[in-house]
Amino acid sequence: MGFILEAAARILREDGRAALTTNLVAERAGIGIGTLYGYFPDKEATLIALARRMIDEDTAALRAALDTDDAEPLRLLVRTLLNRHRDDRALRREVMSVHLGQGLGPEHARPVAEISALLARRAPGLLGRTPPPEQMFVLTRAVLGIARALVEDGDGAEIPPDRLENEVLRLIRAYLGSA
Amino acid sequence: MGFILEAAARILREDGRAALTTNLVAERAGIGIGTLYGYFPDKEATLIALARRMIDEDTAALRAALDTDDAEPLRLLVRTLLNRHRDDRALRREVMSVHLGQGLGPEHARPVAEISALLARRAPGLLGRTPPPEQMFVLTRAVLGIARALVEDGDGAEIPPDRLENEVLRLIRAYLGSA
Amino acid sequence: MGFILEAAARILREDGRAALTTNLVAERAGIGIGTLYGYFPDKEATLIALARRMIDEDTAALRAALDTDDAEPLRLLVRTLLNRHRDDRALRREVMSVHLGQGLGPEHARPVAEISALLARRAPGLLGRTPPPEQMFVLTRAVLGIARALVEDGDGAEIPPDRLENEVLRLIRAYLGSA
Amino acid sequence: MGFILEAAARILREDGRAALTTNLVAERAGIGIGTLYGYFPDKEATLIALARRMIDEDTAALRAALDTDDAEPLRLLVRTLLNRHRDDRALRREVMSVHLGQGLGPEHARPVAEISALLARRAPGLLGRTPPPEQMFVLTRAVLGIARALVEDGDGAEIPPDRLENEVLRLIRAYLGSA
DNA sequence: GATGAATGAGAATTCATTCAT
DNA sequence: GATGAATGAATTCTCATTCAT
Repeated sequence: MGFILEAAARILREDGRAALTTNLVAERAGIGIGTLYGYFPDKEATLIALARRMIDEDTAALRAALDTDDAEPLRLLVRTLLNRHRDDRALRREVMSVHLGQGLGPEHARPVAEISALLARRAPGLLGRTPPPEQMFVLTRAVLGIARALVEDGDGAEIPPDRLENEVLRLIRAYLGSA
Repeated sequence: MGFILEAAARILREDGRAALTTNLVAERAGIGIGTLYGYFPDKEATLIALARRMIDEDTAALRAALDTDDAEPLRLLVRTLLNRHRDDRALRREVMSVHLGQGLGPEHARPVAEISALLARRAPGLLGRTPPPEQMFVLTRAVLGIARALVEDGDGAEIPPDRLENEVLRLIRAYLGSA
Repeated sequence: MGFILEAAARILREDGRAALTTNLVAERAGIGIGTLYGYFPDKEATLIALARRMIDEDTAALRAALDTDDAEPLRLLVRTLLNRHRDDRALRREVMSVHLGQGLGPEHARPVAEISALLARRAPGLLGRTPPPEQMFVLTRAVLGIARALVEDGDGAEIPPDRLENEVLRLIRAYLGSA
Repeated sequence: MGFILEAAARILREDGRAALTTNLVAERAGIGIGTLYGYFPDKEATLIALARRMIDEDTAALRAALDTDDAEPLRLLVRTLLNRHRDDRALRREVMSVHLGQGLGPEHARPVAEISALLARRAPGLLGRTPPPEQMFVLTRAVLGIARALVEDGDGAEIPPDRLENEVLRLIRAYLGSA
């Protein structure tokens, strides 16, 4: 199944959403169109699976960063998140668009929310106790908003990565320290 | 032309993206399909116009808020932004999806960025001098990220509006005060 | 009315049949589309008028050639016919196609048939008495077939004009002399 | 694929060009519209294929005539050509019109040119040596012009077939003998 | 399980024509 | 008489999906 999503991702990346037809996905995946339907019940399911895979990869990357024994785990998380949003932007944009259209937007915040919760539990000192839900919401969505802005090709691309990283960290820390 | 976008918006809102066909837009707008094509060269153009209109309305609403002589202009802006993202979510979601897919994402940050710049100039004390570009970027995208999360139907809906408003304000002030 | 046909001809010549819409004809003719319908009842009528105009011009050109006091009237006629089919080929091709499709093909032979008859009457010696109808038919259509081949972009373009002219004359004379 | 062209031909013949829609072709061919597009990339391609088929049939018929061991091969060729242009005139007219409009006119002369060349090689005595290119051009286009006139519904229909045949033969022989 | 030819509902778009101004 | 915005019937073509092999 992975190779099918790979094929879909490649099409999205290289040819854009309009080119993403089930027939082309099958062809690029090297299987028959009928076979594709053995893996996914319909086109939408394929798209959703693709989006979920990207989200899962985000989660895995963040978790891996968290598991690294870094002196500044929060910084590493932020760096990881920003970097992932700098890579493969065309694909991420399309996937986000599709996902949004499908009403699955909330899932997109999952990796960040999940990892934040994990971080809060694992290193309570870092975030200063476990912040209440509304603070977690504000924090995760704020950071995610910044990461997304990198995807959407805005002015963010001009800001040097480490500078942006520093600012994001400052944002997080200032907010947490302002209780 | 406005009535055409109105019709398109209504369809998006009530019937979803799949129902948005040029024929239905024309019908709901009370005009012939040929007439529709007299106003917009193709379907995509209609969608883009719709998205731009929403952005323009955001800008106008924020500007109006800014022009109100409020004791706490920043708070009013935040409230306005959050409220707009709580209203008409289905439509906003579709429009955002379309816009993203069309690669016009950056435009979405425009209202907030523009108004922030305006605010910085008009009430320098509020933001503490005019923050440098990367701080403006971080701030606007962070706030926008929070607002968008409300659209995407997340957990944010459960947070009482004024509570969220307070948190967002705290985020902004903490960040600006942490230089 | 002439300026309308002029506009239609220009479109056919420069942009091809697919571009020939009534709206474009009106625009290029510098009149409103409604006005166009004051001159011609429908598109077909415009096309037919255009074809007839070309045929009439052919007739006029041939008649003018016949009226010239040339030592070899037959040669002059042939030359005129061939030359006209070498000019403005794109337009002539489209007009012939349209005309054929409209079932008005026979009209195309009119100029040649008419002038041939005229020639037979005016200079009986040249054609050797007035040939019977079937010979007139064979002769006119044969010559017309050669002229048309020049329009259709065939190998005929490579044959030097005066050489072709000589051959056509030889064809006519040989046929007429072989009774 | 043949059955699709058959269907298209039938429509052209019976209902005229205006009725030739892709949907009707599919329906008359007894296949789905999608299937039609599996055979031909678009409508134009179908039309071109149809025209080519008619030309190929002409070629085959002429070749068959040439292969018959007739005492007068030239006469048989002429007769075959003329007869083919007397049959199925409505269809031939439409096909010629389409073909002309598509700029593929030259192909129409192919059967006659090809067979003439063959004849010249096979029976040199008949045409008196192989005539030079410009004579071949004149001869083939002249004969073709006469044949086409039969399609275009002219006065030619009134001439008794064998009489016309004789005249055409006389034209050919006179021309070839006049060197 | 894999295949891919066949399907056809449905979508976007065009353009000849009308008619109120 | 001129105009051109409005019309909508009609057409081409796409593509997700099926199912017989």
